[in-house]
Amino acid sequence: MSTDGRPDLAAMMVPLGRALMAAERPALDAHGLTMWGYSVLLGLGGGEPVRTQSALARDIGADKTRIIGVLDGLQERGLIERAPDPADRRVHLLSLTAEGRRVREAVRAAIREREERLLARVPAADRAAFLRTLQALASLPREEIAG
Amino acid sequence: MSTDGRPDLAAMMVPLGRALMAAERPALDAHGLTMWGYSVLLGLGGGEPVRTQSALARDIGADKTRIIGVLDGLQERGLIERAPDPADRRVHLLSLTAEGRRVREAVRAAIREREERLLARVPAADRAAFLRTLQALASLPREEIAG
DNA sequence: ACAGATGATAGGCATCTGCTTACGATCGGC
DNA sequence: GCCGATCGTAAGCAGATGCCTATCATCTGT
Repeated sequence: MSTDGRPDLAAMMVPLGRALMAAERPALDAHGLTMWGYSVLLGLGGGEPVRTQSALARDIGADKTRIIGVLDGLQERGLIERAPDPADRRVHLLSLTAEGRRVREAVRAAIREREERLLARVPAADRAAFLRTLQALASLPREEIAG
Repeated sequence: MSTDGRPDLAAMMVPLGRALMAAERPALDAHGLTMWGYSVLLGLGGGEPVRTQSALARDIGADKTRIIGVLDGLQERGLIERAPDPADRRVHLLSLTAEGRRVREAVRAAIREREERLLARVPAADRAAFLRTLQALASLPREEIAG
């Protein structure tokens, strides 16, 4: 009865996302990172040099109380720094160390290379539109997706 | 240093998939279905009228031992049927009942309608390429994604 | 100065998920 | 007719996740 036989978006997106995550794992393992650890490195890599832990957690979609252990691990390994904020002694300002930036870029490059190999299977004509659209949808606030 | 500033595919795909799943929940709840239940109805809706439980589990990416409870629930509600296979008395042949087909289509329509509203935000020029590519990637065997 | 809000942290809980084992019934190849 | 493999089922385990509470330190508005 449907005019259009495609599967539900989520039915395609979720398993594909799982598969992509699984494909990333070797690259993460090679650097001793968990998915959340990598997520934190990505979250700290953006423009602003420092963030508070709550803001970071909100950004990467993690629970405020659950990234603490992740941050502990990353700090122990010297990938991030927790500095006291002179302006507000409650918060810890987070930033990547040079080593953190290095690891982040190494993992990122490995993942990106694998992705490019996958995207090579997609007709060049569709690729840009696909990435553009995916990026647009992914950056929509969730309320707009929930409708 | 990257020539291209887009986020990792998985970093876009996974949260987007989660958001889409969350958006589907009201439609599922309205019919008393879980995600797995709906998954089963979708898996049974395809061309072949009957399937074995293991084959179904494999298809929808579920654990063989974990969909049993789901199937029990769906059967109790009269949405699916488990019929003995005369040719192989070990297996249960699964099929949708008329009611199952009805519920499946109702949920599907609700979900599809929400999705179309979301896709309406995407430039028409990109939409077809996006869906085509997503479908192509989603139907790749996982080994090809793992590389 | 005081009350209420916010940040980091610890701890626990209920749930889900993937995985493994075990068991009885049955099929298939030899 | 026997042995190994397959199917459905039950049960359990380890890990991850979201959520909630409590605590202490600190900030902010009044």
